[in-house]
Amino acid sequence: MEKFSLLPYSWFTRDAIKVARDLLGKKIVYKNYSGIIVETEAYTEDEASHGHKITPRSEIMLTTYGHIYVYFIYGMYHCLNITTNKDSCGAVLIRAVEPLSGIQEMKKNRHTENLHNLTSGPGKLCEAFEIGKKLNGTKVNEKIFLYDDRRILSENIGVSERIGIEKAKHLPWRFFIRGNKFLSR
DNA sequence: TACTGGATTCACT
DNA sequence: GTGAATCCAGTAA
Repeated sequence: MEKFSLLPYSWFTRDAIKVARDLLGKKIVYKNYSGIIVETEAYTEDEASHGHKITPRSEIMLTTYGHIYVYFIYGMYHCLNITTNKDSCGAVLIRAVEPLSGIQEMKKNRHTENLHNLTSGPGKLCEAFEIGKKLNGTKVNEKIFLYDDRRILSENIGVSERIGIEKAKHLPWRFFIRGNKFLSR
């Protein structure tokens, strides 16, 4: 029987692009909600990133790694990021997860019964998981937990060869699990 | 203090 | 495919 192990804090010292890719298939837990990460995006200090210009909001990208960075956007949605890069600026946006537990509660939060519409987008998963700005600045595995859960990866998603990589329109790198039904868009 | 636009989602055509 | 919803952070004055 394989054990669940938390991703150590030091796991996030690496570059955002590596962390974003490696986060695919990992398990995210908050309160009674959990899911498998199926889509991420890596931001560093390029033009498309908040890290391009360091401000009080984005400073966390430069000064920390392994911390939760939540910001509010378009007047209605939150986006969940995890800071990376020990000696530079970086963060990974969690864009979509496959729900594992707390699904009934997620349906209430999202006002839908459609399983595929619960967490298939950055704003959606924050609404489903009740993730808001109060989590901003907390450390990984303090309130939001990340597990290297190979058991679930093999049972629910498939082998790592199914991981797809795509260069987005602009600079950030997007990573997703090819063929997964819970991707955004 | 005022203005601008966004790492999105949803409804509608 | 297009546009509305909606508010906060960032910028300029």
